[in-house]
Amino acid sequence: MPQRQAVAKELAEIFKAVGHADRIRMIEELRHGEKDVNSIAQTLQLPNPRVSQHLSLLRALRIVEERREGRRHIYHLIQPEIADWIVQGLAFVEGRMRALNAAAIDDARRLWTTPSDDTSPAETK
Amino acid sequence: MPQRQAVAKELAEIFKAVGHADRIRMIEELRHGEKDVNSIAQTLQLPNPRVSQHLSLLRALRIVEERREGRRHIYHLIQPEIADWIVQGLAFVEGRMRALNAAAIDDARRLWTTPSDDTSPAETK
DNA sequence: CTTATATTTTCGAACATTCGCATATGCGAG
DNA sequence: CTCGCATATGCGAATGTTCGAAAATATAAG
Repeated sequence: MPQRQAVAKELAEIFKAVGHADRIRMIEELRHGEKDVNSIAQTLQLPNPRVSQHLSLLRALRIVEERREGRRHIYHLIQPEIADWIVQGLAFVEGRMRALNAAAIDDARRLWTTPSDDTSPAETK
Repeated sequence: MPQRQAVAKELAEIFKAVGHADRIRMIEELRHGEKDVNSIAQTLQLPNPRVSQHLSLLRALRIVEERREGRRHIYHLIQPEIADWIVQGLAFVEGRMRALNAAAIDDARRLWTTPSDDTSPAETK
């Protein structure tokens, strides 16, 4: 029954998609609502085209969706639970990071799990 | 506060580690208990050295641990919950696969979540 | 010591991803 | 139509990953 293998392959695609620090941060950014490309690029301090490229990957994998409003392309998570799922992954990071910097994890967990945190007052226009 | 970025990077490492179909299948194999390299290689139909290589990656990331018994290297998941976590990832695969083969997912979920399923009566003792 | 078995390590080639930069597209304003 | 802004796309270079085959290590047995 090689179907399991097919599922494992698809699943691996998802994991790979989330296997990039910037993409994780982008998902984290979108956790509290939709944002346009420029806003994400600015908050994350990344060149604009790269953000766009990452987003198109996430879009291809049906992790985010695009909505256009004028000339802005506004993205949002299709399934916000994916962010919760990522937070759960923190459990496995814990052990490794503890050696280096224990507080970082707790900070991250707090930032990612509290509902009313907002790092984006950066409405650029 | 670049700590979040550091955590995202570590987290990405974990995701990348699990972002490979064979490694997912290996974790799945180890879900029901420890196994030696040869047994995994046989069940998964993979060349022996590759299994070893994947295992060393997973070991480096503290996902599996090794125990030696005679000439066998027996591996087991350090945190079995990681397997549960992977199963949760299936939720995000669902939509994509549905088009191709809906049953595959259900099968996979069943195989991965039932506690006493065993697809490998081929105990190579 | 020699042989057989189990696993790991090494190495180069094939392949995939990420990056930065330049250019293209889409859209609204004038 | 032309300009300027927001985003996307294309492309080559740098970098990272996976692969198969060969060689190295370790352990047990004779």
